[in-house]
Amino acid sequence: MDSYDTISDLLVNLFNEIMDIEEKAIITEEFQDITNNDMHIIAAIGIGLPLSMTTVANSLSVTVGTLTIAINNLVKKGYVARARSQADRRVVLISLTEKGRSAYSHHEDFHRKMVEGVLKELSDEQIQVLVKAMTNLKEFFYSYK
Amino acid sequence: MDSYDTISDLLVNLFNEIMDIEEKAIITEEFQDITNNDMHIIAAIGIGLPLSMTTVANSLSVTVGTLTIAINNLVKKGYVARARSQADRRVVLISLTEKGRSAYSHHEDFHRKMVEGVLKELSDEQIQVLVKAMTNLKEFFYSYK
DNA sequence: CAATAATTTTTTGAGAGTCAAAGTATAAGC
DNA sequence: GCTTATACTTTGACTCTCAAAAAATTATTG
Repeated sequence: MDSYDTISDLLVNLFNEIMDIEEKAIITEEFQDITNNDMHIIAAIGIGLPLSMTTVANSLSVTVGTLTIAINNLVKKGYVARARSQADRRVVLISLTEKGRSAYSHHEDFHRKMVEGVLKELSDEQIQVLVKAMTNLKEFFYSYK
Repeated sequence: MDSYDTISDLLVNLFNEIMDIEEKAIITEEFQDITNNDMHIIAAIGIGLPLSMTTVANSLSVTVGTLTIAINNLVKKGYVARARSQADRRVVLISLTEKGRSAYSHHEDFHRKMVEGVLKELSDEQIQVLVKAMTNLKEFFYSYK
């Protein structure tokens, strides 16, 4: 099998399986009541200042109506807090509760370990090659956008 | 921004967007009536001998019931043909129609161009580095499985 | 060889995720 | 103050998914 086929296999299989594997890795005993989708919403809300529904919906590329339904569940489960903006009472500001922040950290840990897993045993020079290849991939995808 | 952050950004953003971008790239004017999911089923059926429902469902890691529903649509839309096996009349053999084969080629083209996009401007030595990094990533994910 | 068990697929019922469009509440502009 | 715009929620419909029940066929076995 030549390099072309190896890369092709790795790309296609990784992409097809990545979501499932990530879900299994992230949705542990401690966070059994949330889905992979919920975790991505938690990651998008983040641990900074509260964000509006529109802001988070845009960053996730879903409609605000879709986000409303997901946030209903996350509020019910105690991961997210809803609050009306004082400055503009049309705006709903969402933020993570303590439980939400804990899930956020769990997700971040996974990402950090993932990057460490990729970079292990690679020299600085080799890492630059990897950045180049991934940038190529990103550009390829964006050229189709 | 150091290499760690660059890799982290590329990995996380690519994974989050890859499915959407692939969908936009593959579901063109010519193949407007199918979803990304449909295309993965078409890829799994392939252009070889007809395959049973169970075989295809296993290769996609979905239940046979789920596949039945998807195949109903693909047959209705003219991409897939259903036929009872002569040898064992319980078995349903599915294969691609001409239209299905055309969609399959379109999908294959995309994958080929994707790999070319990644490998362009990389030397053989650099490609080996990429293989190493992607193998690390694969192993990282599988260690969580 | 007839009754029972196993296999393959389809159907059904339910839940999550999604969008578009309609509805509600508040803010901004004239 | 009316009208228009904005932010969000609700509703209805669709896809994807699974588990479990049902249907058809094949295999086993007593």
